[in-house]
Amino acid sequence: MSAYGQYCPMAKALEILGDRWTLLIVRDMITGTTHFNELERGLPGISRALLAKRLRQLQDGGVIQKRNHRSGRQTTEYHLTEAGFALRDVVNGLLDWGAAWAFGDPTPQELDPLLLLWWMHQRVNRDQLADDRVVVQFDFYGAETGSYWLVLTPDDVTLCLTDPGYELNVLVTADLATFFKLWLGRISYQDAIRDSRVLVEGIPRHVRAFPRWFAWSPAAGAVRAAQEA
Amino acid sequence: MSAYGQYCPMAKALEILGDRWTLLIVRDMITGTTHFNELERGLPGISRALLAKRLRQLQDGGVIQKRNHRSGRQTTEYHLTEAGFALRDVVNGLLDWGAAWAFGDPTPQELDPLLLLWWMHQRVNRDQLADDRVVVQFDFYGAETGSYWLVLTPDDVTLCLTDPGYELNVLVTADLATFFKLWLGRISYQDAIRDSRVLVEGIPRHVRAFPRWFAWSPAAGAVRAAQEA
DNA sequence: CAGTATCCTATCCGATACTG
DNA sequence: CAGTATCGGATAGGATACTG
Repeated sequence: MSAYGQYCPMAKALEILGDRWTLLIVRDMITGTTHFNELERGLPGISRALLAKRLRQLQDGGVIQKRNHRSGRQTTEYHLTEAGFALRDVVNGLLDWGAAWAFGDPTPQELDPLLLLWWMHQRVNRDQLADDRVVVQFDFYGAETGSYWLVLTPDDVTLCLTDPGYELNVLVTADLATFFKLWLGRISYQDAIRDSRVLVEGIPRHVRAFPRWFAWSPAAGAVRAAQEA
Repeated sequence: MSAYGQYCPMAKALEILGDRWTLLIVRDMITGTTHFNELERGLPGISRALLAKRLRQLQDGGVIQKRNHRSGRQTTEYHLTEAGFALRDVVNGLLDWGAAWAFGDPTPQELDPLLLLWWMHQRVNRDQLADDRVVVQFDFYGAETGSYWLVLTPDDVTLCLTDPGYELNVLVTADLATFFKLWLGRISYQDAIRDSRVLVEGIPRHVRAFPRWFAWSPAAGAVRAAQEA
């Protein structure tokens, strides 16, 4: 019984969208995610069973469509319908409100480096990559400590939890909370570098190009706008 | 554990707003509801315990404020904060999306005449009431059958489940589903009257004035806009 | 009017394993 | 890759009754 029993457009909308995780799934799909395992990676804490259930509910609600390719090895893609794309306003509304009224510095529980790197690897400006291949190592410290690697080529971006072995081009050393705030637009790249809270090392050409390799968080604009107001 | 653990403005917004009933409470407060029992009446199916909990969560989230008047007999009012008023965009976004993509004819479960009358009594244009007192009787038929009364004065609107005894001024006879659709803007008053699906009787002056006594549903505009598109 | 208190059930989550 | 199956523990939610 997830229905409200009210003949009201908002109640009907919430019957489709109001369950836990559902609007975060839509958020990820609006930014281009199409695969089950990608969605799962972007939603740490959701169980695979529950994600499958939510995707079924979104299909039933007419928000997404399931498409199967190749009948042999399963390859399923989920795509937004026209109704799903129309949720952009709702998603942006929540993003803007959250940025203005519910967003502070990250809590320790929110400092998940793997989620941050997962987001980053999805937001690489491939057209900004001049070289054949760039290897970036991230050394985080603070509450969580660890090293992660991104291997960037114009065709492909790979996230590694162990040293991929290639020659390193850029080394980023940063407090994890600070880098999260940078990613979300709460502090500027210039400030982070100037205060030495984020250190980017490598040959000057790569160091200069580094900030342009990423599109940064889709929410960064809303966060900056909220801070200026 | 209602947190998502994501450092993202939308996830943070949904940690405050994403629970069942919460955004419907905000919807009702945006349209002017301030009292606990009024909220409960507008949300059939919610338990008093859960409503109290949600109101506490909305306070903790900075969306509403609780104000106590008179220490003797308890009189509490809930008011939106600035952050709460800022949710108007989110609420309207969901309303518009619901009207466009999730709103059809009412299901039998949604035909609650008491909720309809509760909504109507909240949306009376008191400045349109010329007389001292107008008594309107609603006779519904269809899935649910029953009679209800509204007693309208410029100072006060009362909803009665039994004949209030005063002289009747207007008698409305209608199929409940049809009157719901009229209330929500899915059909026009002219069409409903012309097709005799809604019958309004009384002295001509009252009958002519009747449709102006109500502001109709706050969602009617969105529903009409969605139907034209 | 404005809530608590209590009990019970449905759902969710986390882990683990398995399938085509 | 894309799920389903199962199981146990933890909450969330609903029904009902009671209070200052």
